[in-house]
Amino acid sequence: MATQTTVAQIGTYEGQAVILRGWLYNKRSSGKIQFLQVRDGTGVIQCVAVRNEVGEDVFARCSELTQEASVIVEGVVRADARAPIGYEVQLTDIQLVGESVDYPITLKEHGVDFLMDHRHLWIRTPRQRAILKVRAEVERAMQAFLDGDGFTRVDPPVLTPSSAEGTTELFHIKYFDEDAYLTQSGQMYMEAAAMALGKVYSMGPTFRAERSKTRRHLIEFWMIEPEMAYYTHDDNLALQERFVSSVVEHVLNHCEAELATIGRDVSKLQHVTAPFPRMSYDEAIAWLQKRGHDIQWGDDFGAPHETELAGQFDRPVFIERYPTAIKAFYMQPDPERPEVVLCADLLAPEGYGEIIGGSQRIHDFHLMEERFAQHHLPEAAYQWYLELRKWGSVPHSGFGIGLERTVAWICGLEHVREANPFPRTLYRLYP
RNA sequence: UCCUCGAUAGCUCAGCGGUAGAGCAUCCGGCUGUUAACCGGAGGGUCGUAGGUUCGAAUCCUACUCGGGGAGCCA
Repeated sequence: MATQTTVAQIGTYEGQAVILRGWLYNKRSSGKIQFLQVRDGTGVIQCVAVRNEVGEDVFARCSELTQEASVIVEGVVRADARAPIGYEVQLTDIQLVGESVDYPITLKEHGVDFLMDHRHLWIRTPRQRAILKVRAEVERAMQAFLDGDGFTRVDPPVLTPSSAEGTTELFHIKYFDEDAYLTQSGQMYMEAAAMALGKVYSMGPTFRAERSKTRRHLIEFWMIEPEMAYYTHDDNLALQERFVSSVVEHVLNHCEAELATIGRDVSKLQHVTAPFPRMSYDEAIAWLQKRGHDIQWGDDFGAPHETELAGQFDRPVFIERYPTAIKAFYMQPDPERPEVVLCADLLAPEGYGEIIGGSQRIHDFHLMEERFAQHHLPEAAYQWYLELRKWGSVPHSGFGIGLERTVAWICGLEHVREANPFPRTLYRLYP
């Protein structure tokens, strides 16, 4: 009796009769033999139907199949050196489950606009499937690292009363008779959670109503935000480099086939081991000036600056201690130099830009109160955040890592939209 | 918001003042080892929308619509 299995497991059934349930990816045929490429979500395998072996009826059913028709295939597993995965199925029977007439996405080239309009079908293609698998492994690796390091996952709210930073544009919605906004960061809630549980992290979607349309921006994207009580700035950076390098190592060890499908040059990832190089903001400015850039101490970096800074190294680089004036209100000033804050951005190599932003947070009540006043923050809405500094406040640090940017970098993607199953970009909410 | 590029067959594109084209997809036929298979044939179009220039506009001009890439901002 034939055993039901998957393409990924096929090697353990050599010589045996199996049943595969999937979809027709492609078909090549001649008068008396047909090659059916069947995918089942775990992989693609070629099923061979020979006319004078399967009989006229089964052969005719194969002939009628079209691209992406769903099928249940029965056949015998054979090792074959010509097959990309080393095995083929000698087809004995096939059933059509659901027909597929005029499937829009062909095996030829398509434009971005067309593919994005058909994202619900585009994700069936091997490359997109591979990217989604890598994304899932990145998420798994992040959770495994943090869970194994004594962190507790805490889920912050998506609906919030106001902005944490005031600068970025928020999605405004009605909350019955009140105004509410979609979260742009769970950080403040994670600071509260860190005082309750020590080391915590969140993993979820975040929203920015910025009219950004570049290969590095999505309107809705996922962030992982760890927050650690009693962690200093240096503790924070040491954690980040262990974290990022363990994620890369996990993907290299578990996604070899997927990275090959995507065409990623994995040698570029093999250097990504701790420690990561560090540059102070001061050094970075001086370095850029020496290279002919018209940039002054106090300016923020633009995308080309970041690319050039990161281009010096074969692994991510920390740029730390930015001017207080250009950074978020909650960042802890350097005690030796209050004009800079204890923060760092982690820039990925190969032009992928900032994947992490993090800092030590202000823990002193009076300093935080001062910052609220300086930044004209709505104290009423964030009374609770201020109160964290009133009862048992401790030095603490945290960071946020962008999931899609991380996946785009690890996979070597042209655009972060491919790293999200149903990306939300400027001017695109469908499908 | 600004800069820049684009819109022609189901898809990817060519045509850039003078009868609307190719490859792929689809349909029909051929082929027992194909790898984005190949070979032969067929069907398939208000050239994004609205104006304008011209004897004549897919082609030149203007506006609009919808997208792509980038800047700023950020992860």
